[in-house]
Amino acid sequence: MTITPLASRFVAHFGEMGSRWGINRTVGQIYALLFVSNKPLNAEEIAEALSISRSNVSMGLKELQAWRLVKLQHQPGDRREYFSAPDDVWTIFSTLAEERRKREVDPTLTMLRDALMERPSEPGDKFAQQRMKEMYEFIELFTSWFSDVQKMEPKTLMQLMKLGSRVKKLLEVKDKIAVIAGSKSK
Amino acid sequence: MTITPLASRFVAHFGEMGSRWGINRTVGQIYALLFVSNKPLNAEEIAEALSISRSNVSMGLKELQAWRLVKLQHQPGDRREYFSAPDDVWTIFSTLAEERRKREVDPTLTMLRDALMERPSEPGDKFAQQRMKEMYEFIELFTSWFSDVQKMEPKTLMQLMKLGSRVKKLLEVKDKIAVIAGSKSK
DNA sequence: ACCATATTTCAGTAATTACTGAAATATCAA
DNA sequence: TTGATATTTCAGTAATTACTGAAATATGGT
Repeated sequence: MTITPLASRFVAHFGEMGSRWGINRTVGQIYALLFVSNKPLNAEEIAEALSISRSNVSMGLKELQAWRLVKLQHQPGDRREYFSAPDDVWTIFSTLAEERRKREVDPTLTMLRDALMERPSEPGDKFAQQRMKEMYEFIELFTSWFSDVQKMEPKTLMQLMKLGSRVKKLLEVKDKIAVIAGSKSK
Repeated sequence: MTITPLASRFVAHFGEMGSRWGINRTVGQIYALLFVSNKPLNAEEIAEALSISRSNVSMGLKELQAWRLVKLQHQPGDRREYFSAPDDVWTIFSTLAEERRKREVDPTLTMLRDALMERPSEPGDKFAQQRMKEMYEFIELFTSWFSDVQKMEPKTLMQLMKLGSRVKKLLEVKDKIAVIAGSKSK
């Protein structure tokens, strides 16, 4: 298994980027390789393409599986495991976001909730709790919005993203309609 | 400068989180400390509160300044530099996103653009380029949407986030109006 | 059950990143 | 300009994280 210069640049770039995001370099490289590969690859092929040890690939793939970022499949008459990245970029992004939420955002919310439950005994704590509350509410709003977005069909989502800040107009129209209809919505 | 048990837990948590995001632990801690502090702090106070060396604080603050995440100010009659975190959580998030875009997303887009310009010489390259194109378009759409969102007033933004996936209804209404008005918008 | 081969684990080592203390530099006030 | 104090730099070291090769384990076909 060899790698073209074009793919090589892509792979190297994502190796670098990975390390900036707390993902180890080889994991980033493995994923990038799978992403641009036109067919599923087995561990041996990955190791050769990236010039890393077989065991390193094993660990990297384990990590990617834990993140639900790779699909594992089998080829008929071959007992080796073949891996590929999902076809859809939005799926990839969405999975990544969901996993990070589980691993980082949820524990943060728990920590904040616990901290907010406590009676502010020492002087500065009242202020600190106020700040934590702001952060808590922001994260809450943001994550529940994102989970809503995740449920939307990609088509609706595209529409919304393309609308960009012109969505403001639409919200104004909505409010007018609400007023006319005598709705309590504000 | 001492730190209450409540603040201490918050600080420790963001130290941990930082390292998962490619931000070094002490930088995360410094920022967390400034975030919950009711007054600006100088480097010495930070070093004492976190039990780290003065030079480490200096490097951490430099890093945070490079990210535009801290405000530097002076107290009358005191030549030491005092630091604080912005008041508004949305501002913090927004700044962080913007910096990451500059440092990571923009270089990625450049790399992808360059790769897409090249003639696919080797076999797999055509497929690889197709994949890179998908990624390019996704990132483009997403970042330009985000920069639109950044321009919106927080109030409009809140409204939109609270609307969540019910925005779909609104988009449908919009399309109907467009049809009635004979607009070419789709 | 056995063998061939695929995969994982893990202890040791390599590489990277973080941190410190000391020295150098900068800054402000007298 | 000098001195007191604040800040930065940086070489050396500590701590952490990544990687390898060898051994252990798992798997599927005969």
